[in-house]
Amino acid sequence: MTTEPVPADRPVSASEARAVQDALRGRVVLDETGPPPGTGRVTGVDVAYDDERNLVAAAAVVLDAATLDVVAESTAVGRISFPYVPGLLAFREIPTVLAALEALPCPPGLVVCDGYGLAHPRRFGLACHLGVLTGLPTIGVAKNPFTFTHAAPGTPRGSTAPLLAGDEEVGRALRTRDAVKPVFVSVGHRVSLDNACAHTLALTPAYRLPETTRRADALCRRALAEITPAA
DNA sequence: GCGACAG
DNA sequence: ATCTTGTCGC
Repeated sequence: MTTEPVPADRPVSASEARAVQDALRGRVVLDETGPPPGTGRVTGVDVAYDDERNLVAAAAVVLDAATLDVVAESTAVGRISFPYVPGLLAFREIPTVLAALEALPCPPGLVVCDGYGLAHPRRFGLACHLGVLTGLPTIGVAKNPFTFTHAAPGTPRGSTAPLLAGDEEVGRALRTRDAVKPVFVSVGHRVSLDNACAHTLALTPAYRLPETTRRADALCRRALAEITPAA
Protein backbone atom coordinates (compact mmCIF):
# COMPACT_ATOMS: atom_id res chain seq x y z
CA MET A 1 0.00 0.00 0.00
CA THR A 2 1.32 3.46 -0.89
CA THR A 3 0.74 6.74 0.88
CA GLU A 4 -0.73 9.35 -1.42
CA PRO A 5 0.89 12.77 -1.09
CA VAL A 6 -1.44 15.59 -0.15
CA PRO A 7 -1.82 18.00 -3.07
CA ALA A 8 0.07 21.16 -2.17
CA ASP A 9 -2.27 23.48 -4.03
CA ARG A 10 -3.06 25.56 -0.99
CA PRO A 11 -1.15 26.74 2.07
CA VAL A 12 -1.50 24.48 5.09
CA SER A 13 0.36 26.71 7.50
CA ALA A 14 0.47 30.41 8.29
CA SER A 15 4.11 30.73 7.32
CA GLU A 16 3.41 29.05 4.00
CA ALA A 17 0.52 31.46 3.41
CA ARG A 18 2.74 34.45 4.08
CA ALA A 19 5.25 33.14 1.58
CA VAL A 20 2.45 32.93 -1.01
CA GLN A 21 1.52 36.54 -0.29
CA ASP A 22 5.10 37.63 -0.77
CA ALA A 23 5.29 35.77 -4.05
CA LEU A 24 2.07 37.27 -5.43
CA ARG A 25 2.34 40.81 -4.09
CA GLY A 26 4.50 42.02 -6.95
CA ARG A 27 1.75 41.23 -9.44
CA VAL A 28 -0.65 43.86 -8.07
CA VAL A 29 -1.25 46.59 -10.68
CA LEU A 30 -1.49 50.08 -9.18
CA ASP A 31 -1.07 52.35 -12.18
CA GLU A 32 -4.55 51.98 -13.64
CA THR A 33 -7.49 54.22 -12.80
CA GLY A 34 -10.09 51.53 -13.28
CA PRO A 35 -13.56 51.64 -14.80
CA PRO A 36 -15.56 54.87 -14.37
CA PRO A 37 -18.26 54.68 -11.68
CA GLY A 38 -21.80 54.32 -12.95
CA THR A 39 -20.82 52.43 -16.09
CA GLY A 40 -20.71 48.75 -16.87
CA ARG A 41 -21.05 46.18 -14.12
CA VAL A 42 -20.06 45.97 -10.49
CA THR A 43 -19.97 42.68 -8.60
CA GLY A 44 -20.12 42.08 -4.87
CA VAL A 45 -18.66 38.95 -3.29
CA ASP A 46 -19.10 37.68 0.25
CA VAL A 47 -18.88 34.51 2.31
CA ALA A 48 -20.83 32.97 5.21
CA TYR A 49 -19.71 30.18 7.55
CA ASP A 50 -21.25 27.27 9.39
CA ASP A 51 -18.61 26.09 11.84
CA GLU A 52 -20.82 23.29 13.09
CA ARG A 53 -20.92 21.60 9.73
CA ASN A 54 -17.60 22.97 8.53
CA LEU A 55 -19.32 24.59 5.55
CA VAL A 56 -18.69 27.82 3.72
CA ALA A 57 -20.99 29.47 1.17
CA ALA A 58 -19.90 32.24 -1.20
CA ALA A 59 -22.02 34.53 -3.33
CA ALA A 60 -21.32 36.80 -6.28
CA VAL A 61 -23.94 39.36 -7.26
CA VAL A 62 -23.56 41.39 -10.45
CA LEU A 63 -25.19 44.82 -10.50
CA ASP A 64 -25.76 47.27 -13.31
CA ALA A 65 -23.49 50.08 -12.18
CA ALA A 66 -25.88 52.79 -13.34
CA THR A 67 -29.15 51.49 -11.86
CA LEU A 68 -27.78 49.11 -9.19
CA ASP A 69 -30.26 46.52 -10.46
CA VAL A 70 -29.22 42.88 -10.09
CA VAL A 71 -28.05 41.54 -13.45
CA ALA A 72 -26.85 38.09 -12.39
CA GLU A 73 -25.90 36.09 -9.32
CA SER A 74 -24.27 32.83 -8.34
CA THR A 75 -23.27 30.85 -5.28
CA ALA A 76 -20.80 28.15 -4.39
CA VAL A 77 -20.41 25.91 -1.37
CA GLY A 78 -17.28 24.34 0.06
CA ARG A 79 -15.55 23.04 3.15
CA ILE A 80 -13.77 25.42 5.49
CA SER A 81 -10.16 24.79 4.53
CA PHE A 82 -8.29 27.48 6.43
CA PRO A 83 -8.75 29.07 9.86
CA TYR A 84 -9.38 32.74 10.42
CA VAL A 85 -6.03 34.39 10.99
CA PRO A 86 -5.83 38.20 10.90
CA GLY A 87 -3.81 39.03 7.82
CA LEU A 88 -4.59 35.73 6.11
CA LEU A 89 -8.30 36.15 5.47
CA ALA A 90 -7.88 35.60 1.74
CA PHE A 91 -6.86 31.98 2.21
CA ARG A 92 -10.08 31.30 4.07
CA GLU A 93 -12.41 33.07 1.64
CA ILE A 94 -10.94 33.02 -1.84
CA PRO A 95 -11.36 29.37 -2.90
CA THR A 96 -15.13 29.48 -2.59
CA VAL A 97 -15.35 33.04 -3.91
CA LEU A 98 -13.47 31.97 -7.04
CA ALA A 99 -15.93 29.13 -7.56
CA ALA A 100 -18.84 31.55 -7.29
CA LEU A 101 -17.25 33.99 -9.74
CA GLU A 102 -16.62 31.18 -12.22
CA ALA A 103 -20.28 30.18 -12.00
CA LEU A 104 -21.44 33.60 -13.16
CA PRO A 105 -23.06 33.70 -16.62
CA CYS A 106 -21.44 37.06 -17.45
CA PRO A 107 -18.24 39.03 -16.81
CA PRO A 108 -18.18 40.60 -13.32
CA GLY A 109 -16.63 43.95 -14.19
CA LEU A 110 -15.27 45.64 -11.06
CA VAL A 111 -15.31 43.35 -8.01
CA VAL A 112 -16.04 44.81 -4.57
CA CYS A 113 -14.64 42.74 -1.69
CA ASP A 114 -15.74 42.67 1.93
CA GLY A 115 -12.41 43.50 3.58
CA TYR A 116 -9.12 45.10 2.64
CA GLY A 117 -6.81 45.35 -0.33
CA LEU A 118 -3.58 47.28 0.07
CA ALA A 119 -4.58 48.21 3.61
CA HIS A 120 -3.04 45.07 5.01
CA PRO A 121 -0.07 44.28 7.27
CA ARG A 122 1.79 42.87 4.27
CA ARG A 123 0.06 45.15 1.74
CA PHE A 124 -1.69 42.20 0.17
CA GLY A 125 -5.20 41.83 1.51
CA LEU A 126 -8.17 39.92 0.18
CA ALA A 127 -8.96 42.36 -2.62
CA CYS A 128 -5.39 42.38 -3.95
CA HIS A 129 -5.23 38.61 -3.77
CA LEU A 130 -8.49 38.12 -5.64
CA GLY A 131 -7.46 40.70 -8.23
CA VAL A 132 -4.12 39.06 -8.95
CA LEU A 133 -5.72 35.61 -9.22
CA THR A 134 -8.49 36.72 -11.58
CA GLY A 135 -6.96 39.69 -13.36
CA LEU A 136 -10.13 41.64 -12.58
CA PRO A 137 -10.21 45.18 -11.20
CA THR A 138 -10.94 44.92 -7.47
CA ILE A 139 -11.40 47.14 -4.44
CA GLY A 140 -11.86 46.42 -0.74
CA VAL A 141 -14.50 48.02 1.45
CA ALA A 142 -14.20 47.08 5.13
CA LYS A 143 -16.36 47.85 8.14
CA ASN A 144 -13.50 48.24 10.62
CA PRO A 145 -10.15 50.07 10.63
CA PHE A 146 -8.27 46.85 11.45
CA THR A 147 -4.86 47.87 12.79
CA PHE A 148 -4.80 51.21 11.03
CA THR A 149 -5.38 54.70 12.31
CA HIS A 150 -7.40 57.59 10.95
CA ALA A 151 -8.79 60.96 11.90
CA ALA A 152 -12.56 61.34 11.96
CA PRO A 153 -13.85 62.32 8.51
CA GLY A 154 -16.19 65.33 8.32
CA THR A 155 -19.83 64.73 9.15
CA PRO A 156 -21.31 64.90 5.62
CA ARG A 157 -21.50 61.89 3.34
CA GLY A 158 -18.50 61.89 1.00
CA SER A 159 -16.03 63.16 3.60
CA THR A 160 -12.79 61.24 3.86
CA ALA A 161 -9.72 60.88 6.06
CA PRO A 162 -6.54 59.00 5.21
CA LEU A 163 -6.25 55.49 6.59
CA LEU A 164 -2.73 55.36 7.89
CA ALA A 165 -0.08 52.80 8.61
CA GLY A 166 2.39 55.14 10.23
CA ASP A 167 2.97 57.79 7.55
CA GLU A 168 1.75 55.69 4.66
CA GLU A 169 -1.79 56.18 3.32
CA VAL A 170 -2.97 52.64 2.73
CA GLY A 171 -6.63 53.49 2.21
CA ARG A 172 -9.31 55.95 3.16
CA ALA A 173 -12.00 56.25 5.81
CA LEU A 174 -15.04 57.27 3.76
CA ARG A 175 -18.32 58.55 5.16
CA THR A 176 -21.11 57.04 3.08
CA ARG A 177 -23.95 58.42 5.23
CA ASP A 178 -24.16 61.72 7.10
CA ALA A 179 -22.86 61.34 10.66
CA VAL A 180 -22.64 57.54 10.40
CA LYS A 181 -19.48 55.52 11.05
CA PRO A 182 -17.34 55.53 7.88
CA VAL A 183 -16.33 52.53 5.79
CA PHE A 184 -12.69 51.77 5.03
CA VAL A 185 -11.78 51.72 1.36
CA SER A 186 -8.56 50.42 -0.12
CA VAL A 187 -7.26 49.54 -3.55
CA GLY A 188 -7.22 45.94 -4.67
CA HIS A 189 -5.97 45.63 -8.23
CA ARG A 190 -6.07 47.87 -11.33
CA VAL A 191 -8.05 50.67 -9.60
CA SER A 192 -6.90 53.98 -8.09
CA LEU A 193 -7.84 54.94 -4.54
CA ASP A 194 -9.78 57.98 -5.74
CA ASN A 195 -11.75 55.81 -8.12
CA ALA A 196 -12.32 53.16 -5.48
CA CYS A 197 -13.87 55.81 -3.23
CA ALA A 198 -15.98 57.17 -6.10
CA HIS A 199 -17.29 53.65 -6.77
CA THR A 200 -18.06 53.18 -3.10
CA LEU A 201 -20.08 56.39 -3.02
CA ALA A 202 -21.94 55.37 -6.17
CA LEU A 203 -22.83 52.09 -4.49
CA THR A 204 -24.17 53.66 -1.28
CA PRO A 205 -27.27 55.69 -2.20
CA ALA A 206 -29.18 54.59 0.88
CA TYR A 207 -27.10 52.54 3.30
CA ARG A 208 -23.69 52.66 4.92
CA LEU A 209 -22.46 49.56 3.10
CA PRO A 210 -22.26 49.20 -0.69
CA GLU A 211 -25.25 47.58 -2.38
CA THR A 212 -22.84 45.01 -3.77
CA THR A 213 -21.82 43.77 -0.32
CA ARG A 214 -25.36 43.96 1.01
CA ARG A 215 -26.63 41.86 -1.87
CA ALA A 216 -23.80 39.34 -1.69
CA ASP A 217 -24.08 39.06 2.09
CA ALA A 218 -27.80 38.31 1.92
CA LEU A 219 -27.31 35.77 -0.86
CA CYS A 220 -24.51 33.74 0.72
CA ARG A 221 -26.42 33.57 4.01
CA ARG A 222 -29.47 32.32 2.20
CA ALA A 223 -27.39 29.80 0.26
CA LEU A 224 -25.91 28.49 3.50
CA ALA A 225 -29.31 28.24 5.16
CA GLU A 226 -30.78 26.39 2.20
CA ILE A 227 -28.31 23.53 2.52
CA THR A 228 -30.40 20.73 4.00
CA PRO A 229 -33.05 23.10 5.39
CA ALA A 230 -35.93 20.65 5.71
CA ALA A 231 -34.32 17.45 6.96
C1' DG B 1 6.91 38.17 25.73
C1' DC B 2 1.90 40.21 25.47
C1' DG B 3 -1.87 42.20 23.19
C1' DA B 4 -4.36 43.60 18.85
C1' DC B 5 -6.23 42.06 14.90
C1' DA B 6 -10.39 42.50 7.87
C1' DG B 7 -14.12 38.30 8.18
C1' DA C 1 -17.78 35.61 10.98
C1' DT C 2 -21.43 34.01 14.61
C1' DC C 3 -24.39 33.69 19.01
C1' DT C 4 -29.29 36.82 19.77
C1' DT C 5 -34.88 40.40 21.75
C1' DG C 6 -36.44 44.03 22.16
C1' DT C 7 -36.20 48.65 21.29
C1' DC C 8 -35.37 53.52 19.90
C1' DG C 9 -36.02 56.41 15.95
C1' DC C 10 -36.56 58.20 11.04
